[in-house]
Amino acid sequence: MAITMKDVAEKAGVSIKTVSRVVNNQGEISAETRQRIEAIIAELGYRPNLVARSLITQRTLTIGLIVVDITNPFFAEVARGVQDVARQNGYNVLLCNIDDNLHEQQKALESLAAHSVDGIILFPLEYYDDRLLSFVNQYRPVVLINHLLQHPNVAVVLLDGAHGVQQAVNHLLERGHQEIAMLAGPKPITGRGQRLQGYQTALQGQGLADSANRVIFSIPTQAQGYEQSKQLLSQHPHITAIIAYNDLLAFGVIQACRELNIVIPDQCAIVGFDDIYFSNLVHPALSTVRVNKYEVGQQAMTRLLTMINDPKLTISPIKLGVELIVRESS
Amino acid sequence: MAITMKDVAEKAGVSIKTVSRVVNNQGEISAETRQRIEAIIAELGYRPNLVARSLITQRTLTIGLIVVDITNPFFAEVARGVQDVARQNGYNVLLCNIDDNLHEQQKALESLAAHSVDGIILFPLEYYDDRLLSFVNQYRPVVLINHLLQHPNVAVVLLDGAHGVQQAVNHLLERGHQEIAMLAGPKPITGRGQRLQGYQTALQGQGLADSANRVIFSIPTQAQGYEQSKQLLSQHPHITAIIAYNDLLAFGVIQACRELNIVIPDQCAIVGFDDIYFSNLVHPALSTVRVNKYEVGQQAMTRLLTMINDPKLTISPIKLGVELIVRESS
DNA sequence: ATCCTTAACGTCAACGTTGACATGACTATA
DNA sequence: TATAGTCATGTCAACGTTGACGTTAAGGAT
Repeated sequence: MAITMKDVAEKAGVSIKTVSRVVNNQGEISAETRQRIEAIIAELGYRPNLVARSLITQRTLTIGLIVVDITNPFFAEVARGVQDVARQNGYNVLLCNIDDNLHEQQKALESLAAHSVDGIILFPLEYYDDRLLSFVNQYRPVVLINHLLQHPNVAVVLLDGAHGVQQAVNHLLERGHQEIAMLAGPKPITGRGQRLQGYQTALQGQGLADSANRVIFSIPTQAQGYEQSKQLLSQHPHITAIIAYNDLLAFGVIQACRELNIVIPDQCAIVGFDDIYFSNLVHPALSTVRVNKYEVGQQAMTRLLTMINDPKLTISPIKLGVELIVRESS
Repeated sequence: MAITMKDVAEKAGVSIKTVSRVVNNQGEISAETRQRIEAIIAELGYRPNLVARSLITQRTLTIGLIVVDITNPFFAEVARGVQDVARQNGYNVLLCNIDDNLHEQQKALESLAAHSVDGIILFPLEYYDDRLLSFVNQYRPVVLINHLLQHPNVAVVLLDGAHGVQQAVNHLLERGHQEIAMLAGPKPITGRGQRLQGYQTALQGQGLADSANRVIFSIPTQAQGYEQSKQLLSQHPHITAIIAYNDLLAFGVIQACRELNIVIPDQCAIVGFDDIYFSNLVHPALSTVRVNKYEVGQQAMTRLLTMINDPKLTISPIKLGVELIVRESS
C-alpha cells in the first residue's frame, strides 16, 4: 500500500540500511549515493513509517493531553500552548476530555499508556490516582498542572490560585463588601484547594470568620454557577459579593443576577478566575483573575520535553503569577 | 520496561500465541487456561502494546482532527463531538491546529499520515490540496467538513451556510435594513463560499444588487472583525446592518460599534454565524445562525468510522440544517 | 609486501504483536 | 479398529524500521 524503505532500496539497488541512513542523516554515506536515494525518495513519495520506528526506538513522538473539557476556553488556550510547542519539536498531541469523571481520567491514562505516548500532561481530578502513580512509576514522564506532587518523573506547573483569590477578596473588601461568598468549584478530595485557601486566609486576615454556608462546591460550569448562585442569593440576600472558581461559574452568577433583578456590581459584585477571552465581552464585563493560559501550556510542554529528553533530570515546580483584572462587575 | 506478552506467557507456561488469543478473545481456548492467563495478566498489570499491534494490523485506532484553531469555541465544540464518538469506539484523536496557514495544513496532513492514523477529519482551508488528494488516494478515508469533494474515500459533512445567511438577510430586510454589509471571512480560492452565496442570492432576490465594497474578506477573528468593521462603518455610514461569517467576527463588530458610539441594533444591526456558547452572554446578546456543532463532530466521526470499517462503502454527503436565532443585536 | 585504518556499505536480529498453518490429543463414527 | 473431525495449543514468519556488528576495498604507513 504505502511505499516502504524496501521499495526505495530496491529501486536504488542498495540495502535497506543504507536508505535508513540517508533518511536519518546518520552514519557515513557518499554524497553520490545520498543524492541518488534522496531523488528516489522524492520520486516515490516515501515517508518513514513512524509506528515501525516507534516499535524499536520506544518513542512515539506523541504526547497525551488530558483536560477536563476542551470546550472550556481555559483548557482550549492551554491546549493551544501545548500544541504549538509540541509541533515545533516534532511532537503530536493526543487529546482526551474527562469532564469531572475520575473513571474517565483512569480510562484516558490507560488508553494513552497503551498507545505508548512519550509523556502526559494532565490537569488532574485526583493526582494520586493509582493508575497515574503506576503510570508514572513504571512508565513515562508526566506534567501535572495546578497540583503538586513530588515524584522524580513528575514536573509541576502551578498557578498562584491562593494569591489570585486573595487579591480578589481584598479588592472586594476595599469596596466595602463584608459578606463575600465563594463558588469554590469541584470539591477536592484531599486538602482545600488553592483558591479556597486564598479566600479563607484573606477573610481571616481581616478577622472575618468564614462560615461554611458561604462556600459552595460544584462542577465549574455556567449552568452550575447559575443554579448555585440563584439559590444562594435567594436564601442569603445579605451577600453582596461572589467570588467564582472560574469565569464560567461567574457567567452563571451574572445570569442569575439578571434573572433575580440584582444589579451588578451595586447589589452584587462578581469576580471570576482565568480571564478567558469572553470575560471582556459579557455584560457587565467580568472582573477576574488573569492567568496566562497559553504560557501554562507552553511551560508544561517544555517541561515534558525536557524530561523526555533527559529522564534523569529533576524539575522543580514552577508557579506562574496571576493578576487581578478589575472590570465592570466589581 | 513494560510487561509484554512474553512475560505473561512464561509465567503461565504457555506460548505467546495463547496469551494473544485470550487478550483478543479469539480462537478456541479452554476455560481453565483462559482464567489462569487472565489472572496472570491482572496480576502483572499487562497491557497490550498498541504500536506493535498496529504494525501488523495496519490499524492504529487513532484518527487525526485538523481544525483552524481549537481556541475558537466553534471548533472546540465540534472537537468534543468527534472525541466523544471516537472514545466510544475505542479511538483516540490527534489534534492539529493550522490557523489560516495552508502550509500548516500540509504539514499536519503529512504528520498524520506518517503516524498512520486510520482516518482524518478536516476543516479544509483548501480541499484540493495536493497532499490531501494523495493522502486520500493512496491512503485512508477522510471526512471533509463544510466543503464538497467527490471522491470514493471522502465523506462530507456540510452546513447549510447559504440558507442560514439567506435567513439572516431576509430577517434584516424585514426590519427595514437596505444597506447590509458582509464580513465574509477567509476568501475562498475557488468559488464564492456558501455563506457569501447566501448573502448575494438573498439580496438579488430583492432586486438589490450587491456591490463589492459591501463584502470584506478577512481572517475570522474578533480582532479582524473589529478592524474591518471600524473601517467599514467609518467610511460607509449609510450601512445599517452587518452580517458576519462567524460569531467571533461579530464580536469584533460589537466592539467597534461600542467604540464608535454606534447603537446596536438601532444604528447598526449585527448577525453572526455559529451560535457559539458566548453569543448569548455578550452585550447586546448576538443574533446569529445556530449550527449544531456537537452534532457536526458526531456525524463526521460516525462517517469516518463507517469508512474505516468498510472502505468500499460510498457515503453520500449530509447537509445539516441551521437556524436563525434572533436576539438583541438585530 | 604487510599491516592497519577508514569510508562505505551490508547482514542480521530485534522491537511486540498477529495471521497462517501445523500439531497432537481426544472423540465420535462407520 | 481405522478414520475423520474437533478442540486446544504451538511454531514460524511477517509488519517496517533501527542498532549492533561485520565486510569489503582503497589507501597510507612501515
